[in-house]
Amino acid sequence: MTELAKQYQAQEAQARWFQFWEENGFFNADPNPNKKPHTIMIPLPNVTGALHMGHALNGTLQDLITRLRRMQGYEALWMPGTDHAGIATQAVVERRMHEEEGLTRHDVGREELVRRIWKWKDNYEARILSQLKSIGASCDWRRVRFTLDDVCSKAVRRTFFKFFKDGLIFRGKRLVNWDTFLQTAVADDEVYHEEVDGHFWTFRYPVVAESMGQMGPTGQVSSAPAASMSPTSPVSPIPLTGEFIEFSTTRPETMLGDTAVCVHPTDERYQHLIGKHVQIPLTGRLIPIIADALLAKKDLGTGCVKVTPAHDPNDYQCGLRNNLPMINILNPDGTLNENGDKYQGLDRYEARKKVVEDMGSLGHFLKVEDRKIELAHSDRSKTPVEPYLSAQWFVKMGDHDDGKPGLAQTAMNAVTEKRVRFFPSRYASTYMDWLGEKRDWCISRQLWWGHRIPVWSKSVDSPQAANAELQKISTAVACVGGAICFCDSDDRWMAKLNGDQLLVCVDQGHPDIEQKLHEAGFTQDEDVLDTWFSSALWPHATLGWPDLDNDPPMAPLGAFDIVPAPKISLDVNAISQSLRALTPESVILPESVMREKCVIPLGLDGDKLKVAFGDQVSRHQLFQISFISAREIIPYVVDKAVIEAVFSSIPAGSSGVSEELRVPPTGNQVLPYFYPGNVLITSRDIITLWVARMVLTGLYNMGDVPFHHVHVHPKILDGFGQTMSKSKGNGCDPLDLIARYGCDAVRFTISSFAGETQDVRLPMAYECPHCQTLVPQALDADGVMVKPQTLKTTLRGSAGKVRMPCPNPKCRQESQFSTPYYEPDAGEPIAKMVSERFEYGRNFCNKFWNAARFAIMNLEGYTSAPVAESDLRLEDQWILSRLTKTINEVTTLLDRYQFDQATRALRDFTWNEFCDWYLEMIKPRLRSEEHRPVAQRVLVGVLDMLVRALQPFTPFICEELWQRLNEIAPTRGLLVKSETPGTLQPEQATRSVMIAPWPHLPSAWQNEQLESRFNRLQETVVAVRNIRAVYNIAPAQPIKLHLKCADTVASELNACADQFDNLAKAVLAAAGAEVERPAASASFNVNDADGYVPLEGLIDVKAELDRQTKEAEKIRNFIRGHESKLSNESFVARAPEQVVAQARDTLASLKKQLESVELVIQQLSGK
RNA sequence: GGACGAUUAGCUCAGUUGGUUAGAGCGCCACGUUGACAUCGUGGAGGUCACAAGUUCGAGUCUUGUAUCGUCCA
Repeated sequence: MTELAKQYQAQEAQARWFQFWEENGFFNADPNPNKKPHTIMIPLPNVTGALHMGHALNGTLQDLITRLRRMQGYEALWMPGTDHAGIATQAVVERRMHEEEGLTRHDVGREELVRRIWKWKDNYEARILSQLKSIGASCDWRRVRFTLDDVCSKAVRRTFFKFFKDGLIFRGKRLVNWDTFLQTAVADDEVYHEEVDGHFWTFRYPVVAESMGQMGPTGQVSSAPAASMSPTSPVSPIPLTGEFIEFSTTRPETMLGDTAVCVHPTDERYQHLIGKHVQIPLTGRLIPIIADALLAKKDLGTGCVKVTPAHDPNDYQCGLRNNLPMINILNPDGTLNENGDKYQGLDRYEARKKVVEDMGSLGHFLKVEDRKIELAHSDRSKTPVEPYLSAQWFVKMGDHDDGKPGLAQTAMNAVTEKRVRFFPSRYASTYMDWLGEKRDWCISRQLWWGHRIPVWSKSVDSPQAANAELQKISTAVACVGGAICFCDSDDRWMAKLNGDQLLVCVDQGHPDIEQKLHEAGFTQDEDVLDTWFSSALWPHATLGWPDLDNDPPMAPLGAFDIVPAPKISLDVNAISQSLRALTPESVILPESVMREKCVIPLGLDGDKLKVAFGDQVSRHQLFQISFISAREIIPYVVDKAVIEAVFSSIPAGSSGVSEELRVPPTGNQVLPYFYPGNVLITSRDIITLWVARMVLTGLYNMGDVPFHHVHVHPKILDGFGQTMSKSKGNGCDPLDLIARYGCDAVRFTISSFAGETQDVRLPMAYECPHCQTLVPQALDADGVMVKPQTLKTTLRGSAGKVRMPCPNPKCRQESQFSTPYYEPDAGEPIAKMVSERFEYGRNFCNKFWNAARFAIMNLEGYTSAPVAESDLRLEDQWILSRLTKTINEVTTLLDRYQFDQATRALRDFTWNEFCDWYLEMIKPRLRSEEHRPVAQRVLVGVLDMLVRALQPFTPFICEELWQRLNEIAPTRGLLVKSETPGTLQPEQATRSVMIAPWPHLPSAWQNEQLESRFNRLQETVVAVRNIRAVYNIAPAQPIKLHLKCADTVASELNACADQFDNLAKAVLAAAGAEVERPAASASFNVNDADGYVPLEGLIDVKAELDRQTKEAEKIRNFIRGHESKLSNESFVARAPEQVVAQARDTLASLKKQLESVELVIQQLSGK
């Protein structure tokens, strides 16, 4: 056995053990009737870019819970995968294509663009998955899914089809954020607001005479003949009253789309005008004057506003409320369309200039002022977005007409009925508030990357014509209902007549129908579905829904390219028989293995049965060979060629291999076993977008919630409290941190952040690549960007690749640093971002490593044997008591997702109790021939449980230590068995800590009384050390200790007298009630004892007197506090008895302490 | 504008149902390389719990208000 290094070598352990776990299938989860399932679905990272700190936190917590549950005996599945993130990914690829080749998506076409995005996806998916693996993620990597893969696509198609059939899908108009550059709608969260210099114009519209105002607010829009239009000859003749309505706007061109002007209903200035009309001078169009309290504000400007429902969100709402027409004046590229009248074809900004000019020449321009305007910009193109009315697909969220709960309500009920619980609970209100609005879900996106909307349409002029069209596809049945609709006799498609449009929605799996539609002249909708539509289905789609006949396919290890399966079929029953015939003892093969795997016995290998088994369902190149003993299965992954060689070596028939027999399909076992999941662990910003929608679709498709708990963890901010993002330059690649501090250190630190109160600040620094000096981050002049503190110039607008100067006087070199502004030059040393806070975890790992190193070094000659409880010494009982308490606490805390507290409990135990006290206390026993065996057994037993308890937090170091322990002490532990009470039994350790049982310790080990006795010992030792420090007594110089205390206390202290020597180099010279303070001694007081340390020649009487006087004053202060409290009649009368009694006790003990100190002072002054 | 959260030591954070003298890590000061660990040990200093009012025998903790910051939704 090699000796352990003095420091924990994280990188070595990471390289060794992840592969070991994966190859042994410890990450895999399969339906197992003998175990309870535990399912966590990853909040799928999107393939736009690499993972950041937030993902590292999120992943660590999921892995922690998964590893815990696995040890607790659950069949624990952590499902990995990625999200296609429609707009974000398409935008990144488009931007890059434009930058590098000057091409737009219209240049290359839909097919080519999508091909390029897939390439990008493959790249980043691989990167993301490898990042996840680097943090030690124990996902079932065979089950990796992607929202656009075949399995997820089927779920999307089926869900859309179901929605469509149930009348939950409709088409409607909606105001979207339109990116005129990319020519697509962008989501609200893809829009940022920036202040720009703009203008605020004031115009007026003339009020037309009463006789012209016959149209109500809903009246049709009259439009003047365009030919008669000219700025100098206003549209006439319309009788005007001579009155005007004045209003201001920042976007004058939108007046071309105005459909009303609006005043406040109580505004006296305009009362008489409400219901009348004004004329838009540029077009001659008449629009009503309406009253709307929500839009118009009396005290703002003129109190009157123009209403352009198709181009402003507030106006849009007003338009809906007042049933106003909506006029779209823009083309997708931002130029004006035919509704723009003579301005048609102009860009909106040019049109704005012309409109202002023309209004001026008509005499309706009043004034203009400069103004800063908050303008929405597309995050994708960095250009201003236009509110734009467009046709979109929606899912209906509201309740049904018959009053039955709709999609939103069912998801709300799941929370009110506690079928889904939030941790911390306050986040339930975010969810409830948002769902409570029951706003319809806009699911279409004008993109090319995503699930294309499965609706084909064709114009028809009658229901009869529609029916005729549909008969070409298959036998159509007209159905009765509110809308005219038709369905397929085989339920493969559904059609609805929407005006003159015949819309046909096709279920998944019918390309033939799609082909027929195509041939019949139907066209498929161009748009794709919102990414959240597919991610909403994640919890059941990944488990294979809607395919209830087959388990979802799995990918082979380390590869995602699926290739056709080798044609090998086996007769399971025959194999089962041959197995029984071959094995000398009863082989226990899990049912699931027999059912799902093809098992081929290969013969006996020593006492082990050698078999091969391969996966029949999935299409693998890889097979597994396993060695099966009576108790466990040890699988090894082998190549296809090997397995084929094995097959060919087996005589046909003799081992149950037959060429053409098939394993009959057994149905999808995975879905019912792992659904619903247990907990979703995520960040709060997607509670609405994602969590709510998963619940909603889970209930709709599966009839059950997708998970029972939702844990919302904090966000990681930079040192200035800002969200980390690439554009601010404050983000950090977790891999850099892992490379520097080690994976376990990062995980441990990150877990210690994850509390439930607030977000976490992570101050970052740049590390000089030449001398490793850390340069803290500072905010740049704009207060948003971050940069190295030593960099004096501003980042924004700086030319070239700015360099960070190193402040170290011995270095003074400059280096490029991590910044969003440039890609570093090849071969250039880069100042990477680091955070010293991760030293917390690194130091812990090192401490733990060294504690184990000490233990292992002292295990020489270890033999396993039961330990009698009567052989346990004080420190043994104490450490077992503390261990029991700690592990129980950690278990409870993790059940509540209080990761920070759990981490702290384990750290405190390991460092402050196991290392600082227990290891120190057993050192003498380990040096003694007589006492060593028991000390070793207890030590290794405690360490064994500690390694297990830490495994979910720091898996690599734990596996490394577990393996070392397995070499030197494969049989170990302190198991209490009912048949042998009073002894602690060792047992054979598992071959990986990952699959070791989570420690469960007898509550009888917890001993409060013993702990408080131990506590007195600790306090005494600390007090003696204190005296040593105060008097600067060399550690090697022995001192004497006299303790004045009750005789019972004295006998307890005498029993562990050797520990005073061991821990404080103090000889317990006397202990008891009769002990007097020796002359020239320093003194101290612990709860029920006074201690004296004789210091002939060493004591400085004045210093000691000062010290004691100070101590006395401190005690007097406390006494005063308690006395005043107790003399308060109210307190005595009203406070609970217990509290009063406690105060009295404390006071009494304080008085006793003071007495002792005063005596010492008296003696010191008397000398 | 609405909702939620935060403000505790120089920094980053804990602090259960109100109840002894408010804690931890890092940093700081002093001492120390003793056969697990200097990524360490021993000891120490450091806080008017953002501010104001209230409830209470008693408030870091509960209520209200103010200030500042953050996030989400409009």
